[in-house]
Amino acid sequence: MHTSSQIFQEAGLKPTQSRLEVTGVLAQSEYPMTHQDILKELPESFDRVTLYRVLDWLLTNGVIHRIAGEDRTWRFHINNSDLTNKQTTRYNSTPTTSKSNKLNQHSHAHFQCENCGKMFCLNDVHPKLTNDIPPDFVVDSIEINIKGKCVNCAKPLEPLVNPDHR
Amino acid sequence: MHTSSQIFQEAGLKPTQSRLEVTGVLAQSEYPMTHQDILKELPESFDRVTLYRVLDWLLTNGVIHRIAGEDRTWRFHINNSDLTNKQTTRYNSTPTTSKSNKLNQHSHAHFQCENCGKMFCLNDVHPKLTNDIPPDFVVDSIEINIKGKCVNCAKPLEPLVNPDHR
DNA sequence: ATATAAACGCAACTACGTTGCGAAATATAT
DNA sequence: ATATATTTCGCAACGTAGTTGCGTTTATAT
Repeated sequence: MHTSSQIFQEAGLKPTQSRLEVTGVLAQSEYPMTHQDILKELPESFDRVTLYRVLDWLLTNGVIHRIAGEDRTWRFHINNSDLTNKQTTRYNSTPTTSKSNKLNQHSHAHFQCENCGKMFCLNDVHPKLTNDIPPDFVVDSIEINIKGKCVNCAKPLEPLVNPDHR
Repeated sequence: MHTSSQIFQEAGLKPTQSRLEVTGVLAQSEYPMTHQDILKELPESFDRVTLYRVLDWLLTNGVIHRIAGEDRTWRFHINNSDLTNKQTTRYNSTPTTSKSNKLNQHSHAHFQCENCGKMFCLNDVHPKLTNDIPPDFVVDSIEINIKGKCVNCAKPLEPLVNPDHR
């Protein structure tokens, strides 16, 4: 087991205090978190703009991915892929400006509960590429968003309504 | 061929001036439009809040569907299904508060161009998943968002950059 | 014709995210 | 080690999409 710091170093990514803190928070959550969710887990003093920028940076470097929820806010989740053997960016290289990174090809499906608002990564559910997509359209990524009721809320009794994730 | 007004009447939906105007605009567009896009096609005097409310109403009554784009804004598109033989709501019935309506089961895929921002409905592309969604999760709808380059922008020369749809 | 309900128009407001810019921290060169 | 350049950080102000409250207008029911 490596620390976030070590993983960053080995991957050639500059680990700052902020980046490590945010990565730590995201690494511990099994479901995608909103900006707010994350901020709540960070020290009071953590600047919200810095968080936006760190998330941006983690995105472009393939450490995390984000999903658009039904409520028009992004949710962020750590990538389970190992960075070390794929990342080529160096400390002093200019990072790509594009937010689509090479690692983020792992496009699995996401599920958002219509009751409690929580989002889940369905790591095993992948889109099957159909050849129905019109030619001349170049596909970069396929996103699957499933809506319905999650394990907790599907139960007939005492649905879990969590206002934190609305 | 029916007019929007006739279709609404037959479906038991109250057609107001605003609703007909908005429906008219949406019916003429082959791609999903943002709130801004639509507003631009309406008379100057048309109130933006009214537009939001009309869109809401069209949604709950299954006349249109909406898709979340990469830019956190909704895009609206008319449903190709015929309303007349499916809609049961009456003038004086209380409409369902939920925005998931019965007609909107037609979940086809959507494609958003990363270059010009335009969104396309791929009516023939339907969700296909590699694996089964975990039991205990109740699925209401599956949304597929494909990102890449559209017909126009995939061409090597003179990519079509339309700032209106960014 | 009068009462009731739905739709509309306007202003103010909320939430998420972005931009600009100076200060602090970190890296690079001499 | 010191000076210079680059990156990151923190704060304030801004932008945009969408919402809420409320009074007015329009449509429907008796």
